Amino acid sequence: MKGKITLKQIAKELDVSISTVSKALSDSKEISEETKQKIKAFAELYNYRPNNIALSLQNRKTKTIGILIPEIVHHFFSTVISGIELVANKRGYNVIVGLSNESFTKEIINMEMLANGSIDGFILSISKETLLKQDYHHFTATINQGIPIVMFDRVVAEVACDKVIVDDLNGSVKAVQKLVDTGCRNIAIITTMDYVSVGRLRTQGYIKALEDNKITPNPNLILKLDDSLDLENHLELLENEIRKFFDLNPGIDGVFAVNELYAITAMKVAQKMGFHIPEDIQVIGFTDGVLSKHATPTLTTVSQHGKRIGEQAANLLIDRLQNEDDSYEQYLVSSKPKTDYIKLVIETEIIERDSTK
Amino acid sequence: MKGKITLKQIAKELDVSISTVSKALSDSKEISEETKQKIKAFAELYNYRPNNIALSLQNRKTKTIGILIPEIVHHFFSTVISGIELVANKRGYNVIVGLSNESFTKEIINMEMLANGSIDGFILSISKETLLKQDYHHFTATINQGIPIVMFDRVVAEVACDKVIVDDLNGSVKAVQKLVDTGCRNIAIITTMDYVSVGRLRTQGYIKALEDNKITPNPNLILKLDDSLDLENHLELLENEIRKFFDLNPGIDGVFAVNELYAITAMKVAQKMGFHIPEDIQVIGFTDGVLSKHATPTLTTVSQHGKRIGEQAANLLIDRLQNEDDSYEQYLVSSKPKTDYIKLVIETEIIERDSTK
DNA sequence: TTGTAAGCGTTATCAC
DNA sequence: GTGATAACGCTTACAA
Repeated sequence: MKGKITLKQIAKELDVSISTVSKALSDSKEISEETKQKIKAFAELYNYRPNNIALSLQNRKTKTIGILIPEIVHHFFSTVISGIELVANKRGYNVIVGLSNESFTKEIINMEMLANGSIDGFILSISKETLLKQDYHHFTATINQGIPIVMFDRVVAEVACDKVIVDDLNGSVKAVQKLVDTGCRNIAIITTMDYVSVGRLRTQGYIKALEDNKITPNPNLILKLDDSLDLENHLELLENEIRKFFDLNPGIDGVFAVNELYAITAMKVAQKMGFHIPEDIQVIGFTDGVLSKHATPTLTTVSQHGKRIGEQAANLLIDRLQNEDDSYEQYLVSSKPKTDYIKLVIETEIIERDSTK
Repeated sequence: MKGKITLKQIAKELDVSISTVSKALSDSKEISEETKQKIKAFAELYNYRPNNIALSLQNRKTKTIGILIPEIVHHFFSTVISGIELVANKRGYNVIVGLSNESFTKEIINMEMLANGSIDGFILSISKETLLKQDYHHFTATINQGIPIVMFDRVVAEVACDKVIVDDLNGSVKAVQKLVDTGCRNIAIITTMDYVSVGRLRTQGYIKALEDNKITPNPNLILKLDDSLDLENHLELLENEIRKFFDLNPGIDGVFAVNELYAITAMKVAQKMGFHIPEDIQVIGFTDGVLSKHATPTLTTVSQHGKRIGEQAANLLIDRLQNEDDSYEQYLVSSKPKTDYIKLVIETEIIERDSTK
């Protein structure tokens, strides 16, 4: 019982033609009940399963989705994958995962590797290096090749494709508004450099919320941190930066951090400095991950609903993939440009915990 | 510029045969320099890339590895994936990910879905439900089908395949020994039910370490927790269980927890009860994830080196896959059984932080 | 030096 | 009701 059995072998064993076997197994009414029974029984016995690769070649579709993300050891991204996998599986697709490690080159290599027939479409989030270089030719190239892309979270206007994004701006507004509502007047933001679009948007949301409340944004209260500080071995550097920031701005009574790490580090630093949370300083983070739930005090956050993002992205992609199928007929009739790309905005939600009043 | 160009199209455009094109592109010396130049230039221009699916069908190998894990939103598993991806990519393989969600049925479905030609081999960690049922026929079936499997972490003796495991027993011994060395005499363990092999092994390690030190294990100090408590919405239940445990055993001066969650929850509960860590109670966890690094105090843990596990598993699998290749020749000569399976034990390492003295 | 043909495992079309 | 045949895109003997 070694190796999978093929139609050919069944045909030979049963002394019928390959096409008879194929038809019998797909329960075609062309075949007599008798032979169908015989063939099915035999196939069952030998546990016949059609070879996916042969089917893919035949149909010129693989029923698999390529996921391309910056990293996988990351709560948000793995959550998105779980969402993608969920609907992909439900709709008969597999997922193949590539990691860019935030590298432009690795992103391209992975993309090309998968674009050569291995997958029907991509769901991806752009690497930081690519964002920095602003070179998106590989995306447009694969789209032009006829492979649809759905981008999520880290997206870019320059590429025409479906997108699923977090409502970063509004989420930030809500977060800062909550701080204002609970009495904060000197609200600081701890954010990233502007080239990461989510960092930029969250900063904008922060400013907007302040202005909505007639509070003049104070540039001193905006701390833009370099990415390199995110690395786990640079935890102390990060703490130092934040401590300096607090020292320079003694009046801070609320902190909005654009990610979990910044938020819990801010809490930790504040606590070490003798502040009580949320009595003296309230803290809200963006991104709801494990750290938030287990921090002391537990951290109020803006949840991005990563799983939902993944689900929506997968649905968007598969919808488009399946539209392509029947579009061939339409194509003969009306070859409309069909460049109506969808941009889904997933609403954020504030998860209230103990770091705010 | 829509759709990928094929050998056939190039052949037609250049008015040569398909095989000439194929040979030219693989730089065969059968073809004249002149035609090679022409064909290569044309292929370059149209960015020709061979179709992976066609190659897979031809070679009867896909150059992709199927990863099958219980969940992906999990630090350990995603770390392992990153390790697998790293060496897989380096060695020319892609990875396709399936999630069992700890379900026996989903594990089987995923397995069968991928086993029909989509992948060359599996790297997997067994779902809890499968472990509970002790039904491993799907594993042996795929192995008999000629698809090699490498199991990691949650492995089982009943299946004959390569395995990569954490040295759970020794890791636990080391952890408990450290507690003993730093003065603990009433060391408790917070563990899982025995059917999860890693839980069982870690408990054994705990007992062994105590006995090595002539300390009689006290059954009261062993807290076996049900899995359902791991769920995030049951955090309070978990805290309550642990609090009851502490209340019942006031003398505890050291805690060894078989995972991060149990460890930090134990710390939290102890702190709420007024204990100081590590002065009054020392805590060590198994599994080095994000929570440990950011807990207060930071948690001393037994690191499992997930990435290394992934790397080793991938190397093991790819080695076997590539041995199969040339084994056909050997097969004609000596058809030796070749049932020498490798079991790699990855040593753990204690990461000392502030929850121990 | 180039081309033909078979084959990888399927399905679909068309004969018989 | 059953079977040849072509096709999916490619490689590789084997012919020419």
